[in-house]
Amino acid sequence: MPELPEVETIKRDLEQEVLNKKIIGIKVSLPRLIKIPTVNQFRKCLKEAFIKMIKRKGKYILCFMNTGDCLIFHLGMSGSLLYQKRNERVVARVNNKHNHLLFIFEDGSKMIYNDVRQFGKIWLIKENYKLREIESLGWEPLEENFTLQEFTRTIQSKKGNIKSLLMNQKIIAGIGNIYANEVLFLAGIHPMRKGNSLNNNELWKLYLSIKNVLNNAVLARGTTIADESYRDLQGKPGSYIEKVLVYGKKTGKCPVCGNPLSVIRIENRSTFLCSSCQR
DNA sequence: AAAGTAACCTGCCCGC
DNA sequence: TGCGGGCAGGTTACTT
Repeated sequence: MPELPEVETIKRDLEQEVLNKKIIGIKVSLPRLIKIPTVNQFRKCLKEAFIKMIKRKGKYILCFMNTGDCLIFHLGMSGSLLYQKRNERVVARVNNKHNHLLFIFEDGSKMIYNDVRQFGKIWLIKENYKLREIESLGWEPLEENFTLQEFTRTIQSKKGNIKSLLMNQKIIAGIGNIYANEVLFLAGIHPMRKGNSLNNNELWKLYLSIKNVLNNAVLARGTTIADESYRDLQGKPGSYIEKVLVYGKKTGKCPVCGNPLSVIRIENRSTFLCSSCQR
């Protein structure tokens, strides 16, 4: 799915387009996506409301409404939020058949939730309600309170393999399969290393790699790995794919030493690495 | 208690 | 050309 950089890009774009626009119409065509409350309640509570502030937590987008409610999106594996002005069509290769939720604003513009695989989730809760999925999230890797000291302490106390730890949203929020692969390659660390086996120097390299990869991916507006994958709010692809060093390169060569890359499976996810550079 | 597996979905790609 | 298997950015629930 959209990992942290993709979700952050969508969040920033939304802030430019939908803040303070009154919702005058709501169409729900896949009720199953809405986890809380019922579809009828959802529509009733959002009608005539507007978004006054947007935040991102991990891979979640939180829209704080003027009504005191909070509208939350998780884009799952293939979800997109798309925006179109009145009489404007979403360009891009996005199949309308997977449009599941539509908001129409007062000025005639629209926000569409599109999701091929339907793994996304949407909630509408009171803004002070503690949603378990949000409450259990770990460190925000781009925030200042995520320090090398905290990172070191957290990882050195864990026995699991480092790739699973990086992807565990309860430990660090926002890293998925693409960026976990990239971060570990950049840090020169083998994905199967145990958390508690990493020394201070390795954790320092890993910490810098997390910040580096995520910040650069945000600057590139995310990673689009195929025509039908991630799109921003305007339906455009992200360009970090040009910077990707190992993810998806089944037959590729290591950009550092030139040896063939390996693919292994960790927690049933493809894991790309250079077995001579990553130890 | 940690680690593996199935489940939720649709679509693409590859081999036969 | 068609069919089956495997795989895809994620997360949770249920097994071992």
